[in-house]
Amino acid sequence: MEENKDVTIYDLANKLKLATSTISRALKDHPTISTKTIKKVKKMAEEMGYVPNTLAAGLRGNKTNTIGVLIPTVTQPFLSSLISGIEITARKSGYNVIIMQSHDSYEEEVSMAKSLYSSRVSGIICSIGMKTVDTSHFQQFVNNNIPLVFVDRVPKDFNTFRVIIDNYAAGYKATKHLIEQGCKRIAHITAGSEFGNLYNERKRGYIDALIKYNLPVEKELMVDLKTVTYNEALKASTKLLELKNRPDGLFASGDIMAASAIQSAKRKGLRIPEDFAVIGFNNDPISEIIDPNLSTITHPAAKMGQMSAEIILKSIKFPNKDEVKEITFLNTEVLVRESSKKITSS
Amino acid sequence: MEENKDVTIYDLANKLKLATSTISRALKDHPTISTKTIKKVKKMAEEMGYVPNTLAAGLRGNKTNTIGVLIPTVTQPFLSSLISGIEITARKSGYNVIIMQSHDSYEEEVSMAKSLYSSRVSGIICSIGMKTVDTSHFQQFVNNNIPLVFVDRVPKDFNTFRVIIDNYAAGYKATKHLIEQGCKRIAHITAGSEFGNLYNERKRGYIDALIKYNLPVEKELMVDLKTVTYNEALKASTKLLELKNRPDGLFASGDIMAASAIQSAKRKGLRIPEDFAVIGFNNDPISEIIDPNLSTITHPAAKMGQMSAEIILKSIKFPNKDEVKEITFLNTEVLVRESSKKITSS
DNA sequence: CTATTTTTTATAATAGTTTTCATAAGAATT
DNA sequence: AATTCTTATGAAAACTATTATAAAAAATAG
Repeated sequence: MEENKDVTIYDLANKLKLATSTISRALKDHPTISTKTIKKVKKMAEEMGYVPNTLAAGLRGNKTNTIGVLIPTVTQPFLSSLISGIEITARKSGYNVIIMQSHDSYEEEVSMAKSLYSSRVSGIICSIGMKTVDTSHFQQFVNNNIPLVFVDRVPKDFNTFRVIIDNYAAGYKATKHLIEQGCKRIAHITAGSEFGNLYNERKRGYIDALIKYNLPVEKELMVDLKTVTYNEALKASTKLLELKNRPDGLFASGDIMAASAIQSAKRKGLRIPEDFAVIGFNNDPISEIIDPNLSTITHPAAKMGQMSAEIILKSIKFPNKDEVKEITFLNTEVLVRESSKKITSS
Repeated sequence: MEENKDVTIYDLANKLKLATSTISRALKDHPTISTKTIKKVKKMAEEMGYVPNTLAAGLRGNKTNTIGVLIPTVTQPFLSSLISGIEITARKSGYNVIIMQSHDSYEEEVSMAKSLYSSRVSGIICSIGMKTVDTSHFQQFVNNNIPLVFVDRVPKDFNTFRVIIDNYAAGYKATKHLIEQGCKRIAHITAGSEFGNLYNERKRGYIDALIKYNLPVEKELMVDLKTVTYNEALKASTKLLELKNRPDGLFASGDIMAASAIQSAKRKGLRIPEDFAVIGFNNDPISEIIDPNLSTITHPAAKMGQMSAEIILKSIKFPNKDEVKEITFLNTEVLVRESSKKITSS
């Protein structure tokens, strides 16, 4: 039975009667080492079961080849796809990915940012929590030239890379689509708007579209949920459908909320989309599965993860303190499915 | 502008005219350090913006406080919940979580296992890929006493911790439930069964339940998909419903597959559950949202993650080479919803 | 066969923390 | 007053890989 104690380059050096420096260089094909030596060293490494200690290398070189990902949760489809995109991209370049979930708690987020810094991650990708207003806990990364990318949920004023979609435009597009289908009274369900986040942008787009097309902008048509759960959304949408002056369309800021609205409409015997057209947001897996299929706004999660990781990697490769921290806008599209298609375009 | 170069315990030691050892101890409330000194050190650390370098600590102590998680993908609801459970539990004990996705590729899995080992993770939690038969790439962890837990998809014969559900029993329960609802001809949809995985166990349970209750076990009622996608499952279930001798019940080995079956039944104008009762597996989010609600088998993902992490943590704390590597069975339940409830129990 | 250049290897410093062992100062015991 | 026991702190080694610099060996030129 193999016993503890890792094989180190010292062991290799001993065995081969070479210096550790030679071993180290040989293992990474350094040009000043003869091919013969390289071959010899590698063979012995294999034989003795040498495994590089990335900790030691990281300590010495002050780099860990690790990207930290700090997000509210991993269980939302959008976020798990985001992670997937990050992981695939990072992995291709030999980087590891550390995940932390803030669960939208400000305190957790602060503590995790500290923890990631302390782990000396090579870069950090973050989607901030609902309640995060103060972002000074990210300053340490900037001060120490550790690449930082905010993705999707980004702080208002923090000069660093951002990978986002245009939520205002998306909200506008979604609403406009409903209008084009002939909706005259369009409701909106959103969540946590008191925290001034991206949902508010979508709502702005919604309102502006209504104004543009001379449709009523009414308080009673706008619902603001405390949390995005199916049941809460179900109650809210049921209430909307019981208004004296019932809406004939709905733009929901998320697919879960849209799905619940479809459910309550069906229970009330309304036809979708004829009596009540619905469009959601995110293109979550459920949107394809519910009946009728849910129209939605695409939200390129994996792509956003990929882009974020690429920015980190590029930024590590070409460090440049004074570089302009560009904002990357990714495209969203109106994905028309059954739940909103009143008009069959020829 | 703050400039590079981290504050180290040397800097603190210098400033306070103390030894680095004292600093190190003070920072972790070592009992031999006076309260006065501890206070002084902590205050200065705060003041100078000291952040511990976990790399260095890890190198010294030969531990990284990191748990590696190697799974096929993060985007399946079951697996993202699993990760969530792991992350929360690990985090509570100050452990980081590194995620890697094998995408069911054997080569990737091998390479990632190597990479995790090289990162000196303190423990590893793994759900093996579909095609993984040879598991020798995990031997290195065992040989070096690095705690290893297999979860959900586990290898047949590898003596280490396992956190699983009883897939056979679950398959049996699901089928029995349909039988109790009066189904006489029960179909089954599964996937990738040629790889001898947990799906086969469920199928065994299905078959044994049929036999037990003297119902027909027929080839034409069992479908084996290549991949678990909604569309492929839709085609397969449609075909099932077009059989001369149509089934009146279905046990699908996953909720996506069950959802597609519901969809095709609805398209054919069948009543669910009266004409066609359906039960899925996993209790994915969609199961609550589709209409009718999907009966399913609960699969305690977050709990399994938590248990796995706890085993790792315990195993780190009390290392014991010769310990019995127990198998933890978690409970599954038949969650009866609309899609299968033919009989309203009094 | 020197002198010079090129190739290869060795030495030692470095990264930042933890920990073992040692020591000094003061308190308690005889 | 001498000894032992506590308590608090310090010095130095260890963890492993990298790298700058020095040195040695080999190859080439004159």
